[in-house]
Amino acid sequence: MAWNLNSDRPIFMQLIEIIQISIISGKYAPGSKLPSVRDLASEAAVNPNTMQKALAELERSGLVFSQRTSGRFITEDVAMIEDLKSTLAKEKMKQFLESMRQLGFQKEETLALMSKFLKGDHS
Amino acid sequence: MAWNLNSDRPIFMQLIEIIQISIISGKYAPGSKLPSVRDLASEAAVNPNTMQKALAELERSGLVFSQRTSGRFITEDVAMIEDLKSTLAKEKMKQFLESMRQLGFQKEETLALMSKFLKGDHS
DNA sequence: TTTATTGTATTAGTTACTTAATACAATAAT
DNA sequence: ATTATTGTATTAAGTAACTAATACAATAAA
Repeated sequence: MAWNLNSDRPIFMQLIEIIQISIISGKYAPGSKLPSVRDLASEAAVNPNTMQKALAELERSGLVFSQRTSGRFITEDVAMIEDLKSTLAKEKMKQFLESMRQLGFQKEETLALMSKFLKGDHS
Repeated sequence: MAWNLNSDRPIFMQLIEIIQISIISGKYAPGSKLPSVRDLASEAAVNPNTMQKALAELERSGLVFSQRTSGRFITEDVAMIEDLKSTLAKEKMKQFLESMRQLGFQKEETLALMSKFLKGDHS
């Protein structure tokens, strides 16, 4: 896992997103056990309280659940995970298009620019 | 101006971006005078110190400059403004593609998804 | 010349985030 | 039965961002 944290946004929010990505990508499979709060905190080089805060939010959203002493597990609801992937993708696209619009690029213009960019135009 | 501020990121950073956008979009023309720190702060409903902090950073980057008592002005260097537009656009594209890659979408897949999304697929 | 406006600086207080240290109850592992 | 590990909670301290209030020098405007 790449725990690339920066100080631009609250760490716990960044942790939430990184773990979500890890679940979506399958690094953490549905139904599998997560490392303990302490281990995850150690991995990410953050305080256990901060990691706990992130996990609590993931739990609130239903993506993970905890069992008192055996540990914390990823949901087995693969549809929920697929939904999350789809939702996040749409959010990203919407935000991106809005950003580009603010910069003065219409939708089709943005699409063309993207296509050009992908063809290796990093001028 | 839409001073839509949230608590996800430091306010002064959001102010910087909003003002950059306003310059790029032409709302603040090259060479023109900005409202005073106090007026801008009032508009945005933030503390003058916070607005000052944002403006100081814009000044450091050369996008605006201040004249002791007559006020603060947008650079007349239109090339710098165009460069900023181009730079920001590329940054946005890069970040967006990276986000989509993390979600599991390859570049071409993302492009196709975007195209579909633009055609009105908000399912 | 006087006044008002400008950018700028300073000091203090509040809040949210983070870290640190510690503790406890539940239970899996031994 | 004992021990270790789990999630969880609490208290305290430090830091950065933000607000608030105020002040000052420079100068445009009157």
